[in-house]
Amino acid sequence: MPKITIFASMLTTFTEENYIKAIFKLEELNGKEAISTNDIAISLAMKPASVTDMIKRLSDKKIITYKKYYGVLLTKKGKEIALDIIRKHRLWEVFLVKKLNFKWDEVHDIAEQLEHINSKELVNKLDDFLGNPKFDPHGDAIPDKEGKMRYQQSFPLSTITNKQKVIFSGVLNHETKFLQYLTTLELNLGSIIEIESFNDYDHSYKVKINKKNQEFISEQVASSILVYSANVK
Amino acid sequence: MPKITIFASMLTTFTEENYIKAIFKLEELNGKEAISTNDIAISLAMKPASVTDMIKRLSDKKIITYKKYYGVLLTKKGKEIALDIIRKHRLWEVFLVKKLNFKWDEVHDIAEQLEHINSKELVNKLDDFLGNPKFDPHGDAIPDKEGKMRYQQSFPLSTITNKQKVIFSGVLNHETKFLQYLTTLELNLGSIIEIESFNDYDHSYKVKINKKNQEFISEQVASSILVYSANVK
DNA sequence: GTATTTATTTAGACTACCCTAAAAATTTGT
DNA sequence: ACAAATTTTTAGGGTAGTCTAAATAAATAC
Repeated sequence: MPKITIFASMLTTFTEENYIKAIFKLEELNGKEAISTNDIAISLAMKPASVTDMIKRLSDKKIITYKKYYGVLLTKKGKEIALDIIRKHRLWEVFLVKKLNFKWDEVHDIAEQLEHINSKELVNKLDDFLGNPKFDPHGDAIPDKEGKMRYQQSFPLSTITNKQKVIFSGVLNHETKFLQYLTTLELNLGSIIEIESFNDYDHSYKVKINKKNQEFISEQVASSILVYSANVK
Repeated sequence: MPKITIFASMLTTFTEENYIKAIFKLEELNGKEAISTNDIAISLAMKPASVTDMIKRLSDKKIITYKKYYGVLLTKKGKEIALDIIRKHRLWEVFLVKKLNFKWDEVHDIAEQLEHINSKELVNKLDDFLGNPKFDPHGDAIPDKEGKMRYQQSFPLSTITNKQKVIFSGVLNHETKFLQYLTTLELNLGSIIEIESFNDYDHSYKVKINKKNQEFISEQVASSILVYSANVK
């Protein structure tokens, strides 16, 4: 009797989902170009040979398009899966911070597990329970049921060099250490950053945060902080 | 360079946890006797040969004691793991029903996934968030951090044959169909069941539920309904 | 108490996922 | 444009977890 593999082939495993997410994030960074085997290997801390293996499986499942020695891109189906995982990840982060009182630097690893829980109703009910939030605790947009995200016209603080007032709206680095450092600066999503001076030599900033404390921000930190102009809204 | 396997051997995989849970539940039913390979195979819908395989791994990890051609029993460590999984399962069920408005017959499969999420912090914060509940939506006791459960002196409705007032406190059958049937009877945890008459021929009951609706309960159903006396408290 | 039936284990094989080493293709340097 | 360096793929192998078929142990029947 032949085994039925139709259903199994439609589901994505834990591991496959991690690949899909990694490819999605690399596509977001790289613009439109195909993603290389090596980049995927680096971002998942895996060997290129293993990546080639998985790439073939994902390609068979029509989740990515794959051209040998060139690279991969997510198909429509692949992007849908990626956005669904990201939606779950970010909703769970909101839950952990808003309802369970986790700090914003503690939630990533737990959300990494929760994002693989499979239940459409669960996600949608969680979304409603949280009041359909549009951004997660790190300022990243949360895709809705249809995978649509509200993009903020944010940019790294490091792209500004003139005196102005901006709002802190997200981070480009999710490492615990970095997030904890921001916490010591009393920098929270929505915090006001007033640029008082820009140092042309080392590209550092002197700023006032929340109209209270004066702080020093290095170029390294400024490049991982997303802001939008306080005037445009 | 030799691989370090100490850490890996201490963690339990998703699959191992399902075996541990199955063995725990069989031990609860069977009293003190060892659990047979076949019973495990049946309860997990797996082949006995596969069970033997896994049994050896769990035995190597000191999670169970295993005697060939005899059977297995959980060690202290194994029981701790089992109670931790059950704690997580039942807490998540409370969350799904109380916070996300799932019905009590919809939560089992989702909790089956959530129970494998690994984070002591998460479970304990969830426990606090829910107000440290002692029973899940099906009336099953929730183990605390130390694995202690508050056992109710409940018994199946089918063990009573005389007129008396009892409180509905749990079920022995978790099938969706069965739970939905109870819902149509307006039977919820804590509901009052007044036994008005017992039919000696087919062992069925005529009862009044919540002082309102008169219903008929078959022996089959009565044997899966747990109650305790309304007088003792 | 031996024969038959049933339960359990062993043996061998398959898939998913990972690895290393070597081969092949592509890109880079001059 | 061609040699060198880099990237990618292929080949072959390992572990976890599953299976079927055959062998062995235990339980049951008579």
